Amino acid sequence: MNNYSKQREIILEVIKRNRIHPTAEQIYKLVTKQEPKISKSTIYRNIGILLETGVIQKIKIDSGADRYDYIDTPHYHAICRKCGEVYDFEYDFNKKEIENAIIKKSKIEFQVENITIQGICVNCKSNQKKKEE
Amino acid sequence: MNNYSKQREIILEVIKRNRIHPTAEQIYKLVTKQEPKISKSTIYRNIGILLETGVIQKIKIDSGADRYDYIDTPHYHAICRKCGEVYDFEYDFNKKEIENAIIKKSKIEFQVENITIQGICVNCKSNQKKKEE
DNA sequence: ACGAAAGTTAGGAACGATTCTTAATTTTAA
DNA sequence: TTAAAATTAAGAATCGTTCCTAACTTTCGT
Repeated sequence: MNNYSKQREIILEVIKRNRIHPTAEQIYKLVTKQEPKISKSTIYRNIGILLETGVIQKIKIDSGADRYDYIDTPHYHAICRKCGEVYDFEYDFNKKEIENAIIKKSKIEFQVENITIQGICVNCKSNQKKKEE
Repeated sequence: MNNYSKQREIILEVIKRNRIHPTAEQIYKLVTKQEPKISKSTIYRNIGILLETGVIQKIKIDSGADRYDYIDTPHYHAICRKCGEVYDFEYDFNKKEIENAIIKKSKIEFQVENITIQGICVNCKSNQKKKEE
């Protein structure tokens, strides 16, 4: 399993070099510049392999296509529920404490791997206010 | 805008009374028991209105349909990336500190509204180990 | 270096979840 | 009571993603 493939290498390079939390569609368009005949199923299949091997991660947006991000230095994501923009940040969450809180409430042992913030960015918040006026 | 509708009332009641983080499909089936002729588009449209008015919230799962939850006493969700199960928990996150961390890294003012944990529950973790053996 | 086995590809069909369209019905407010 | 606004059921359409297939590549044992 997991033979070498030029396509997978290019896909990973594109994800590494475009830290814009791209969708599969955006990755497809970027990869196409180097590999014009690549098919979308190849994009999706390789994204799947990169996810499984823990090289990249998936980011779920309230509406619209999933985003992907290369996993390098540890960081978290804050996602605007209005515009879907993904903002990086670093923070020292106490995962052990959170795991204990989950046990306490839900009586299940749960291993915290990632934490995502949902909210609204200042751009969308000021637009919202204008609309209400 | 937002006239009274019996259908919307039933949909909200179903979400309030079935705290299983149901999908739209599950809500549809539950509502059907009381209102057999309701259509799926009515489910989706009213879910949208209940989301906009902040009465319920959407929970995004790694794979599979979105889940919904009534917003009552403040709590957070831990989602298993394998089975998609949603576990409730209570914790005192320091939202102000997180907001400052976002400003520091991404130079944008961001209002934290919700926090979601991704990880793996003990059931799926032990299955995973078995598979590797 | 050769051939078989395993893995990967492009292309497009199929799928599941959600949104959109429409004509009829219900609710609201004057 | 009636006109305007909101909502509905039903199903078509769309979007993002997964699946299928036959051809091509890579790997590995010899």
